[in-house]
Order: sequence, then structure tokens, then C-alpha cells
Amino acid sequence: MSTPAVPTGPAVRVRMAPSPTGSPHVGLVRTALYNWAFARHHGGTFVFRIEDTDAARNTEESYAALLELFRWLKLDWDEGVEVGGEYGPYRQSERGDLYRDVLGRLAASSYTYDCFCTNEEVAARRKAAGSKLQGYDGFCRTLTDEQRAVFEAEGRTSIVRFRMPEGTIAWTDLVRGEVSFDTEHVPDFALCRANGDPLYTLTAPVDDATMRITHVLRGEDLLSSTPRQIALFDALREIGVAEATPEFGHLPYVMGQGNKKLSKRDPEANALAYRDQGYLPEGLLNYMALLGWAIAADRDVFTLEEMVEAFDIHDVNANPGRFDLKKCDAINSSHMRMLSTDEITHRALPFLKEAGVVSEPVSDADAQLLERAMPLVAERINKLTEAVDMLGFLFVDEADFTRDEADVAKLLDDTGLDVVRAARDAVADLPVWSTEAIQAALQTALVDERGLKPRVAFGPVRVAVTGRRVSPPLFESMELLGRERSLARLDSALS
RNA sequence: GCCCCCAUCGUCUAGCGGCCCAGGACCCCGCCCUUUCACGGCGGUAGCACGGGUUCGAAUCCCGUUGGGGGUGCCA
Repeated sequence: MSTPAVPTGPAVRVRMAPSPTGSPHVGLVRTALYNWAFARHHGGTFVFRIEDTDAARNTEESYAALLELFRWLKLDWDEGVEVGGEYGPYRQSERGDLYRDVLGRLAASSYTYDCFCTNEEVAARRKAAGSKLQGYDGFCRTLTDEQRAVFEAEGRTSIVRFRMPEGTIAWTDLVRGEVSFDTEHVPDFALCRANGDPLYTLTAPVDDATMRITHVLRGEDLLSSTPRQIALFDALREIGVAEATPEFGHLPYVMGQGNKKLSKRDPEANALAYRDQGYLPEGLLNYMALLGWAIAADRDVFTLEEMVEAFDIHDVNANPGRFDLKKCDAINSSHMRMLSTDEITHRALPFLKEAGVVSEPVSDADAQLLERAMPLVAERINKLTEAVDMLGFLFVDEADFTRDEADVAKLLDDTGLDVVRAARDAVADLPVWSTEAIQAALQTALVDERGLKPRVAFGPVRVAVTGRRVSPPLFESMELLGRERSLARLDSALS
């Protein structure tokens, strides 16, 4: 496809413009990421604007969640809410004067007209005419002063509609190539509510114009509203509000299982839940990047820096992608492995505190134990929260120590307890309490003398000492736990 | 209904006319490593939706069909 070259340099200005309703959706993460990567790749400016024109649906909680999300993801913005900038304010609810002014100028130039119709009337006319066309029929386009007067006398309220021009509106979509609509299928649309409040149809183009946005990368759900926006941009340029019409690129949907759009109901759709479940921001971002873009033919794990370097909007796929939690987990695991043990410790700390595994503030004893224990688990966990399950047994007070019931039932039967008893006898009087000594003693007593297979021999001991079948390496764990506590656990398993 | 978008393994993708009887990753299945788990290593199953063109040659271009998705709001 013949898409225009993207200019490089400070000229590029892109934005993310979510509405603060509900909890942020993962689809938003992907859209934000592509915008961010695009801006960074071209050395441009990334703007964060809030589209809160629908007072009935917007909430401050949701706004706060958006800030939390992008701060966690470290998708930093150069201009916008909280940081300001020369084109602010960046919340549409604070830009009412601008919209009213633009509305007045559009009306003065006859780009808009007042519409008194009710939805029922429009639908009835459509039906009566047998029209296959959709939406508003333009009834009030050519109202005479007399007709107007009659409507007003009836006490009708009016809204402002944009007068769509005739003909074809086409553009070269950054991800889809040539797209065109015959405006016969794009009816005149509302720019504000009856009470005068502006609608998205007006505010998005006006803000993109006044914030000098050069490239609009957004979800494909907005594809069919693009001809309206392009027509509005033409008008905005005529009345001096816009300098230019931005390029548009419509990103594919992020779908859920099957072929359904990931709905807000799906737990997988909640972006912040990934943070709470212990995913790494770079892991989530890497996975999201894969839904519609590839850095290379034979590679899918990369850093954000690498993505910025390689990102080209023209390489983005037009077909929708399914969100696959398994692959997301796998990508996240890869990023876990790219982190140093210290870094994993640092990042897992909030989860360990939250779960009460370590004290808050962290005591010296806890810090020391953590430093010795983390190397054992760092390479075997796929999410930060798994550190909690893996390490809990080391930090818990003996009085509060519990074992997984299913694991106890499975491994601490009579045979298992026999093994535990033998293990206790083997290590009780070890002259040196070290990983090597413990291993040697257990190896001799259980494997060599009793002829048990290693997994049969160490399984029960593992459950007795750590409380779970899945744990860090056993001998190292016992060393860290210390002789006294290890023996106490072997004893308590036997009682 | 009408308009628009999309179409390569189950999933995400590479492929932009010959390098492809289609490559990588996830998943799944074997095997190896192994004190559990995880990691790591090796191997395997599996795909160009269909039908017409264009061309010496098509996964790649065109048309149609089918299928999927979206829009059709005084939501965004």
C-alpha cells in the first residue's frame, strides 16, 4: 500500500485520550503503547488527554485508575493531565469555553444547523420513506424561519448538527491503506446535547486540532466515525481552528476467547489486575505489543527500548488479535528471567509485605533472610506474586506454620511419615548444618540405605518442612530455615 | 437491512510474485536434564477459508463467495 512517509522530528504529536469510565481495559494499554512507541520512535510528543464529556459516566476513581495504570506501565507523557503543557487544560470537562466558541463559529459559517427532531420522528420518517439509509435524515437542514418559530413555540429543544458534505471522503489509513466512505451513508451528526454540553464528535476533533495532533492512532471501533471527523476538520480549517487534518491509523481490536471483543466483564480485560497479579509492566507491554505487531520474524521477546527503535506504524496488522493469557504468562516469564535477583527482590517486596511474609518496615533479620532466599526462587517464578507462595514458609512463625492439606494427604501417609522419621534421625545430629551436609545425610539415609527414588524420598520431607510439594530446593531451604526450625517441622509432621 | 473493516498452524505472527510442498513463538505431546516446581535442551502434531481470474510462476495481485468483527446514539 502506498502510505505516506511519517515525518521524523518534533513535528510528530500523538495522544492517548481515554474516557474515565470503569476500570481501564487492556485494549487501552495496547493503543497507548503504540501511540507512545510511535512518539518515541519519531522523537515526537506524547500527549495524555482525558475525554470526560459524559458527566453521567465519568468518575474520579476511574481517572485515578488511569493515572495509576500508566505510571505503573511507565508510559510517560510529555504533555497532558498532571504534567500540563502549552495546549491545556487536558481534561475536556475543563475546555467548555473552547467548544462553545467553536460551536458558535461553525454555526456562523453555516457548517451546522439546529435540529429539533426527536429520534422517534426520524425513525418514523425513515420507515415511511422505505429508506435503507441509516441515521438522521437531514430534516432540519433547510428549516425556514417560520418552521423554526413553530418548533420553538412548541417548546422543543434543539441540538446542533454538522452538515455533512456530499461526495466521497477518503483517507490513507496508516494501518489499513486507502479507506473511503460515501457520505450518503454518513448522516449529519450531533455535536452537542440539547443542554448545550459538547459531545465527543465535536471535542475529539477540536482538541486534536487545537493540540496540534499530527497522527491519530486509535481503535478500529472509531473507523466509521472518521469520515465525520475529516469533514469536521475541513470546516475547522476553514474557520481557522485547525491547521491541518491529522493522519489516521486504526488499530485492530483486542479480542477475548473465541471471537468476542474482550468485554469489561472479562477478568482478563482489567489492565490494573495484571499489576495486582504480579505481572511485570514490561512483560504485559511486550505481550500487548505482539497483538498486531512483530519486531522480527523469529523473535517475540524484547525490551521497550528495542520496540521504540523498531516500531513502524505501517507494520501494524489490520486484523484483530485474540488475547491469550498463556502467551502473556510466557512473555512475562521471559522478562522475569531478564531481571537480576536483586531487582526481583525489589519488585516482589510490595507483594511480600502485603501478604505479611515480611515485616513492614522490613526488619534486618527479614532482609538478610530474603537476600539469601531470593536466589533460590528468582529463577523459578513467573509472576511476582509467586514469591509469596514460594517464600512464606521461611518467614512464618512456627506457631502459624501450616501445610497444604492436599499435599499432606498425598505425601504424608504412613509411608511418607516413615521417610520423614528417617530423615529426622539422619540430620538431627549433623555436626555442620549446611546444604551439602544435609543433602549428603539424606541421600545416604533415604536413597542409599532405603533404596528410595529421590523423588519418593524427598517429597515427604519437602512437605513436612516447607508445607508444600512445590517449593524452593529442599536442602537449601533447610539450611536457611536452620537446624532448630527444620527439626521442629519434621517433628510436627510426625505428631 | 445498509455501510465499513478483516481473513496464514488452536492462538499471536513472518511472508509484501519465484528464496515457502510456508519460518518463529505460545499451547499441546514425547524425550533429556532433575530432590519438587520452574528453567534449560532436543524432537513432534498442526495452517495459506473457498471459487474464479492475472501471470511462465500466487500464501503473496484482482474479483466474487463464505465466515468473522465493527458502525448505524443527544456513548466514546
